[in-house]
Amino acid sequence: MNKLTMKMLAKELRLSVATVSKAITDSHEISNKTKLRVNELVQKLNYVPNHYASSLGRRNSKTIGVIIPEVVDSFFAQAINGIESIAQEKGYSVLIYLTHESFEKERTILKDFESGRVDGVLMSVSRETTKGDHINGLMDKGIPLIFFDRVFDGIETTKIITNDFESAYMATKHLAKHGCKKILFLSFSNILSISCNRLNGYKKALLECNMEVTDKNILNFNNDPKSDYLLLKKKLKSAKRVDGILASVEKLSFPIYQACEELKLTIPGDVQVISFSNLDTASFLNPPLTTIAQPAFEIGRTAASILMKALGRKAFELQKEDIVIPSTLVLRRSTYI
Amino acid sequence: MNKLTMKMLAKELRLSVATVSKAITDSHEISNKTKLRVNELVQKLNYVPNHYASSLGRRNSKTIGVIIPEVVDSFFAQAINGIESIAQEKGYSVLIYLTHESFEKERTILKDFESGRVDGVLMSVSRETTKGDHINGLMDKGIPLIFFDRVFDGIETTKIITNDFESAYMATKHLAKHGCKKILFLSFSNILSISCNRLNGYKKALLECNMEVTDKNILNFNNDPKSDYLLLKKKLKSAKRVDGILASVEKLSFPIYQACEELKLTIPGDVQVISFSNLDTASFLNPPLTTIAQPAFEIGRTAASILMKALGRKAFELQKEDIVIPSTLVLRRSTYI
DNA sequence: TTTATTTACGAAACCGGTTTCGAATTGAAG
DNA sequence: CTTCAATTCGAAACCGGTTTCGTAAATAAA
Repeated sequence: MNKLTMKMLAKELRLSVATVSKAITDSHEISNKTKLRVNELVQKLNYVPNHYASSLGRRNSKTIGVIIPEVVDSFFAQAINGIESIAQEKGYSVLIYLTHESFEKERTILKDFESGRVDGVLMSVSRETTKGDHINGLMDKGIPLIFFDRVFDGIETTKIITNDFESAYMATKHLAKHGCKKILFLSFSNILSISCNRLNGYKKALLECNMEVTDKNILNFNNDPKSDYLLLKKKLKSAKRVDGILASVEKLSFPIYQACEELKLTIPGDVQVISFSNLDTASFLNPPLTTIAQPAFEIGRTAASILMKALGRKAFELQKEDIVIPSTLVLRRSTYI
Repeated sequence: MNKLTMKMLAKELRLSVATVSKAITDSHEISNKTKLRVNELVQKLNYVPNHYASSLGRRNSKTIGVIIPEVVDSFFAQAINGIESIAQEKGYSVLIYLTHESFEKERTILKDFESGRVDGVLMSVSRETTKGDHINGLMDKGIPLIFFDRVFDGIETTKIITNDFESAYMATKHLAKHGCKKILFLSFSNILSISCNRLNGYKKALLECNMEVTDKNILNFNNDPKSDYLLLKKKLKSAKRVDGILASVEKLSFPIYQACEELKLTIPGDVQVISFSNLDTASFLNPPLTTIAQPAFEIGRTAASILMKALGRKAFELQKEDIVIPSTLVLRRSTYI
């Protein structure tokens, strides 16, 4: 219980601490014979070098930080898996932080990262983030940061994204082609670039189909969930109600189903629905939900891979580069086919 | 970009490093005047002390480790939120590791924690874990560890669990009461204590209802998903097919819905279904799924709270104590009411 | 005014490793 | 048998803070 240190090992082995350290890290300076001796004792005594001392000495920690808004969300949960799969492969640990969509928390976290506790950062910004000072602050300290999915436009670095614009465009087109005359766009932020892109894809499709683009058909779910829900219900109750909905975020699909049930509206009969979503249960919903499925796992993997690559080099230089991994429109029975 | 150290601050301020350190940590030994001077420069230069140096010096890291099998699972995702909420409140960081149900990974992770990089650990064991040496190894080094949900029986420490036995018992009783004559229990491990408890609850209910307890009605999903699925389908196709299913884990409900759809079996007409599950979408499934909802968030919070409390004391001593937070049976239309 | 406490700060040891660099030993080349 | 290079190891500085302890100055008590 009284900690075992390298010094104690050294004494026991009649070696210097330096030699033990090098033996453990498998340095070429040490003979196989001594490496064997050292490792034997390490095994026997179950010695594990102090992580903080190592990190301090090496000036890196083999740890990356991941900042996401939520974890109860299929996209982020799957992305974490992707990130983890690469990190584990490369011997990195993953420090996960949740902002819960709060800019303040986001800033606090980034600040904490300035302490050098992570070698690099993967980040999806909160929906409140309009300024990038905190991000620049971190990058100025030489810590590489890569955005995935929710990027912040003002900052030049690698960004792993999906084709939000095209996806929303395709989805909207699909709705229009199958009879929708009045399509509602459900958003949860008018700040986030992904939201804007999705919105613009939606708008472009409407224009091409000669449908009216109006703010009345764009609902922003970023207030109180209850009042947001009532707003949606109102929209669905009105005489000139919408007959199609595109939800720009997974969790927005729940209130839609809820409201339709309460109002006895049938999907897709009365309203056709498409949602950006990675829900495993999409095909078992009533009715099965047509989704735009994002390559979450792949996005995570890619982001992590590129970060690892950067960390591997002495002088990393993250390209200002957008890597786009396309999403897939999965047709199910919440829309006509 | 060339790092700012406390030494540089000290020189600039014509103070010693010791004084600066104490000023920053708001020690009583330092006058307000100098604290002000120091903090002013800290702000101006945007100085953040090196995390590893601090942790090394203080011999603690204000970080806790969380080990879970998966993150793409509503229970664990929600539990993380619970843990995070407490950790953030107490100024702790959360290091999350996934075992993907692999015992080897679990051991590797625990080993890593022996490096002292976390002050304490919250853990849900993998479904392969039958030995506790790795856990004892960690605890022997004086690092407190608390189990939540999936506990390992052989180890004496605090365990935050839910009433698995009673929940399964109630659920099975409910099925029996509403006409089920032959109830299938879907498991994913015969090792995990939670699985055993749930199974035993199921068995007790059967006995009380004078129904046969037979291995033929207990399906263990821990091989290849495809073959498992085929097994389930066979069970549902046979002449004397089951008319009720209790799934002991959230993700096991997917293949049930899938199989019933393929076999044109109606739920609950042909088969009634209950699943342990925290799915947000449970009520929108076709049909809405009757679930045993676990207090995931609360379990996470409680586990984290107790750990924090232990860490706060100089000589923590985790009671061998089981804290039980009950689950709720939420009746929906996958069963008769 | 003298003595006893506080208060405020710095020197130096320390946390537990890593890394640099020099020296001793060994092996190869001439 | 030298000479030179490669191998192997240790002393000591270092990573960047924290903490102990001693001391000088300031304040309070006697």
